[in-house]
Amino acid sequence: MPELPEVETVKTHITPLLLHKKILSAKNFRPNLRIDFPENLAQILAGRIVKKISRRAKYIICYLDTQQLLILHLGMSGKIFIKDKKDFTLGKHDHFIMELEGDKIFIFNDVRRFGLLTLIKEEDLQQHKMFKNLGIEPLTEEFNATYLQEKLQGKKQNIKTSIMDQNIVVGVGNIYACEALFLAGISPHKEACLLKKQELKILVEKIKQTLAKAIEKGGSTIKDFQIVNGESGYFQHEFKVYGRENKSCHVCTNTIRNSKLAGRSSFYCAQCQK
DNA sequence: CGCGCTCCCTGGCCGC
DNA sequence: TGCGGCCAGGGAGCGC
Repeated sequence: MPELPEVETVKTHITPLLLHKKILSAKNFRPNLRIDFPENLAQILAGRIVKKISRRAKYIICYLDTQQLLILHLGMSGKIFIKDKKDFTLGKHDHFIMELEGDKIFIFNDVRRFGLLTLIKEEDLQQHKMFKNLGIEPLTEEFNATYLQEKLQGKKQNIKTSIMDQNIVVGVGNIYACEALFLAGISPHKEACLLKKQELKILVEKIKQTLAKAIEKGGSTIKDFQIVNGESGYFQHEFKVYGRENKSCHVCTNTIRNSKLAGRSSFYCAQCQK
């Protein structure tokens, strides 16, 4: 489900329910998601207060009052639900829950279990293997054509796979990579190192624009905490190319194509994207 | 070393 | 209605 905008939306919506609140109890219903849960996870969390919540790449980071961090990653299909305690019954694929001050239940649900939930020490954040090699955030000044050009120097890889590389720029997943490349008029197949600075400038702009718009939309569409998963906002987007194989391009009426790049579906218009 | 491929897992959908 | 095959928004790890 989530690329950066969805994760950001989830973060925004869970923040008021978690921030400065005490975790009364926690419980996990399987020993692991993508990685093993820490031993005594439930005991460690019980009684903790959430001091701060932030996002880095597609990770949500909850700062606890013990200098520990609860790290969440939604993978492909992860969802967070916040329900009133009185309405709660354990659902299928609910892997982890926390009972919160204020009679709320926080639920981590993940069908495909590519998600991740773990605890690390606050002081280890920068050096942790999950974080230490991450590229820069796309919605910052540092993400610009100069930076991207430097990173793509000598890269024979196609441009689409490159902008999805979390070690270069974080948060751009398959959908927004397709969409941003379409808006920039750049073929997903193009060798990354061949792009000129002016093209990269446009690409950077379109990535930022695509993500920012999606965040705005996600933020405005989710009103109900029953659906704290970003999904309701997600498919409301009118994608220009994503999922539109064999349909006609909105700009030139050519047929949208889909080919695999690094194993991922890549939708594009061969007429509009060179 | 850079890059592409495969795999992790479940469920939905499509065609037969 | 049932079943097999294919697909899915992420990311790690392996081998060439």
